Amino acid sequence: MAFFSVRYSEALPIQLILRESSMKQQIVQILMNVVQQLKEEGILPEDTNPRINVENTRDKAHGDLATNLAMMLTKSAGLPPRALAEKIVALIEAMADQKSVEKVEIAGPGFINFFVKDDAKFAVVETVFAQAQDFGRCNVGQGKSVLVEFVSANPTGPLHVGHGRGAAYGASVANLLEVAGFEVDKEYYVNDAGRQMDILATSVWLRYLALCGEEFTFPSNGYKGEYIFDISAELQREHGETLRKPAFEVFTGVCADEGQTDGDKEKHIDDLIAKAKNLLGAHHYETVFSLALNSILGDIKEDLHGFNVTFENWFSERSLMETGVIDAALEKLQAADKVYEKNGALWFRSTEYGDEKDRVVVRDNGLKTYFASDIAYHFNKLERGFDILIDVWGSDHHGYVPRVKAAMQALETNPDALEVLLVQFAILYRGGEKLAMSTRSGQFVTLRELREEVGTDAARFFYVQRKSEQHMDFDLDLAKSKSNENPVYYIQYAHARICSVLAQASEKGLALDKSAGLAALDKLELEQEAALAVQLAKYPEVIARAALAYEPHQIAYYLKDLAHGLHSYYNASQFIVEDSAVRNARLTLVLAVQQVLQNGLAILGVSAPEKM
RNA sequence: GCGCCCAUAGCUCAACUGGAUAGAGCAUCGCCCUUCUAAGGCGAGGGUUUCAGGUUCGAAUCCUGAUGGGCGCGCCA
Repeated sequence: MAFFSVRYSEALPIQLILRESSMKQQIVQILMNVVQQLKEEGILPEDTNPRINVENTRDKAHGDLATNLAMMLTKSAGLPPRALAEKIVALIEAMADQKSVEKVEIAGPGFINFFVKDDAKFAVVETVFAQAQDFGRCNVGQGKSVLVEFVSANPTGPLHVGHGRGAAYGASVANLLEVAGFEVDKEYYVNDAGRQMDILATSVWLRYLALCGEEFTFPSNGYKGEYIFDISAELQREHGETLRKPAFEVFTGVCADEGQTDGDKEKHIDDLIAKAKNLLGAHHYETVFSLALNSILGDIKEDLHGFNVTFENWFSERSLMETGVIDAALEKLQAADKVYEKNGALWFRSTEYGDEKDRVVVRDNGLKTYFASDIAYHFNKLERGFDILIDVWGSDHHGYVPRVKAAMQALETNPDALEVLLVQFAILYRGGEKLAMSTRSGQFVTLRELREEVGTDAARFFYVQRKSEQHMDFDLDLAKSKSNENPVYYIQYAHARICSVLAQASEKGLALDKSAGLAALDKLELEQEAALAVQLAKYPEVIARAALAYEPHQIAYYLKDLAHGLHSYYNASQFIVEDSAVRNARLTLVLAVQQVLQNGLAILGVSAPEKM
């Protein structure tokens, strides 16, 4: 389907964006020269232009890096893979400058394996220090501006755990893109217009009336959560009884509620909204409305702040209406003949762009639909000059993607500028039991409860350790367990351990001398040390790959691996030893690990504690 | 009914986007604390990658079909 088009990222081969100093980049360079020579020798046709693929080996027996080049070119060269591989290796060995390669081997079906010299492996330690918190940054983003819109929950109640995953994911993706060289803005779209908000305002007002002493039955379709009472109480504190109206007056002429004769809960609440507006008058209604909105929005902001999630912009849907952006967008569609009237409503011809059916933008009662706002909103985003738009949505909205892209096309903007990232809902478990969640009844676990129960660090980490489109089981008991079962602490513990070791070295008067350590890196001979260095060198590549795929979970896995490397090293050898060269070298290596742990955890919004 | 997403060890999930013997954690079993934090380490067992075909040097990954699960198909937001 055209809508799920090629990702922006796929155009960029990963090797080309890595730092030139990386070992992998050096090998790529060598292989590019080899291909050139093979062409000159007539072994390869002039027009072959292979994507050079150098990967990290999984098995130490296969060296450090490997390429499948010989197998890929076997057809165009007309040679069996291993025969071609031998030619390639011969060319490599004839080359002058590869001091960092220990040896090259052909293995298996035709892989060419590179063994890297130790000093080349440990060179990364110096790079880590030189770049410090910037280690891992790359320029795959090329300074392109991105607007990441996420959470955007309706301000009709507190955030629940379903929003939590979107918040954690969106924030991590934004951090990731920033590190990968994009100019990133984070935005929350506030649905502060529309019927749901009127229901909220009316619910607050009715609870307020009850507080004032009025007696009536609360509408079945009103918002019933506890927080409504709090807002009503605030309303009463600030305005006393000035907004009070007698209940009989409010309810006369209102359609019966569900459960009563001729009852209709939708009609009932709509009539009550009309009554509220009528009896209060525009000014007082606005007072109730904005108090409700600001109260909930304030709560959401505070909640997200505690979750380590911040936004540059809180974009108001109402502002779209007030500034005429929606009308302008609709007029533009009209001028292009992309809308038509039918049954008293205005329809957008989204089928022209592959959508299943045309969509209503203005209802027969004259009200614009949510979709109309969304068309205008996305148009506005592009008008603000962003190169790339990222929307993080709950996967239940996936059917909505084609129509938004259709609208972008109709407005003559590039639909591929929009990347919709879908997030599956998390299913919560406690004590092995699935927690039933129902927004309607107000029976849901809020994000705030989750934060209080498991803590921000664990919650942030748990949410992003899975691919976003994967269904996820969120085990509350596991997340809050401060034990070896919890992967968050495993990583944080590695960081704290390093801090502790460095502190103890200082206490013993053996504080790390970094330059001495860097000079003595050749003293590092343990396999755990080489493994750690290789792991450190992988970090920039992990960032680039994760950013281009919008997959922060790759960072989570990387950090688990790095932490494992550290713990393994810790158990295998003593860092604070007599020999000062060895000691400084080891502490230096470990300090570099500390830096990378910090950098990675920062992307995930998880703290790096010095003590645990 | 149509569309989208998903299916990998007993459980929860990875797999560098088509590469070598599919890897981690938990759970199970066996070791390692008078040594810088055992919230740790080392090792063992555990797999026809849901099933059936296809594409090629090579498939968990791509294509087709089947099965099972989630979601969507409003002049709601």
